[in-house]
Amino acid sequence: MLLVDDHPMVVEGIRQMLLPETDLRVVAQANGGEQALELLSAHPEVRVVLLDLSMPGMSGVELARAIRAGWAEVRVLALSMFHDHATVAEVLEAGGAGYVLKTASRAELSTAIRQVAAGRTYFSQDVADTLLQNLQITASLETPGPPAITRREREILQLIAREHSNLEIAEALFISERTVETHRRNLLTKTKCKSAVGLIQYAIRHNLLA
Amino acid sequence: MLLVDDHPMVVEGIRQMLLPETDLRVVAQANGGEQALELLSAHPEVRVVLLDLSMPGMSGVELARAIRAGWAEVRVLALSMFHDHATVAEVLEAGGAGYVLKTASRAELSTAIRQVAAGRTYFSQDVADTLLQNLQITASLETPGPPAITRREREILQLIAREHSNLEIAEALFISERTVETHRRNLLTKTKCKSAVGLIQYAIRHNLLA
DNA sequence: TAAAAAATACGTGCCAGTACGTAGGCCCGG
DNA sequence: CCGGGCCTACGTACTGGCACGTATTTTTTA
Repeated sequence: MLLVDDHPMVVEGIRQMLLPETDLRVVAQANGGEQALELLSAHPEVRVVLLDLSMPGMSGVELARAIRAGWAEVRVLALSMFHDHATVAEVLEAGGAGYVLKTASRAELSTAIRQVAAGRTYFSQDVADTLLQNLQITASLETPGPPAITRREREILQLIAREHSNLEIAEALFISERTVETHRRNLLTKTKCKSAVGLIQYAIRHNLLA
Repeated sequence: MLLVDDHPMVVEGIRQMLLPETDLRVVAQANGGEQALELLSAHPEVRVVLLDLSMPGMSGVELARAIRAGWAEVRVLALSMFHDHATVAEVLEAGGAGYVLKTASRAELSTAIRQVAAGRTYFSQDVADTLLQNLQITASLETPGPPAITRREREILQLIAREHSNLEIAEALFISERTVETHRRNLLTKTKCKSAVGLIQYAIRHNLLA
């Protein structure tokens, strides 16, 4: 397997934790996305990539996508400190086969790797809970309708976050101020927020700000 | 020294990285603040505590304060993924003797520990940069005045973030709506924001929301 | 204890944001 | 071809936030 993390301490820790597991061999380790791809080319025998999500430069999710695109048979196991909806969903979309929190013990980590290597999936308990919540949300929304933020709405949201007034936003996007107001109202309705204050937090929680 | 981190992988990694450094002995390791304090009582020979800032339950900063209060001779070396102004400043106020990023190499880590153990301080390059920026800000503000957010202002900010109106905030804090407006105005001035929208982002960037 | 900072409070006035209603043009999929 | 989602757009009305000025009391700090 290939180990990708920009923290030497974590890399060393995982290496050490896996030493007793003689069937799991750490073939190589990388400190960034680009290096990981190079190593993947040089080591065709790699079957599992254990990668940290938060890395400078190419993010873990981007790397996951790149791996999926170029090495379809390689299984990606995500490693992260967080388990928020947006991130977990991104990893799944990127084709991740599993998601382990950094609080995982040696036992959990090795189990996860074996599961993933065997073609199955693995998710830490908290991550699984997040997934279930997502499913419930998705399910409960089958009846009324999924409040998905559209492209245009996201644009407006980003400009709101930069403290622009409706008029400024209108001029920036070459549309009428009335239109901006409408988008704004729709955003408030969809997010169930009372004002722009809540909107900003929604945007941040869902990673909608570039 | 005592090692405090809720991530087994990191603990194991640091242990392993320090093994070759025969003069640095890891006496014990804890997964949370409470456990760390117990271990500190049981191991009076501990001179340095290397602690992660992000832990469930008692935060790293709280633990640092507790250590400073009860074991004045023990030196605290903070370990963190981030180096934002607010966090670094908090650690310093809490009496931290150093601040190392998790991206640190084995060499940097051992240097940091030796420095701190010897009564000196150590800060990773990026952290030092942050500190310098802070100093420059502080220095440049000696003329006009340092815009520090007060306790009361922080309370109001948190309620604003929860989408409460001025009137609601006033009722919640048993003060006049006018007073809330004044605090709000002062916050806008201090943060150089145009509206509550910017305020929220300021609050999030500076970790002012519980 | 005196000076400085923080918290409290009021008034006046403007405008941006919000609520609510309505509607036409566009494009996609059934 | 038509329904539905999206983007576009207008009008009316209300109100909460914000600007600007001023001032007293309490707490902290020097």
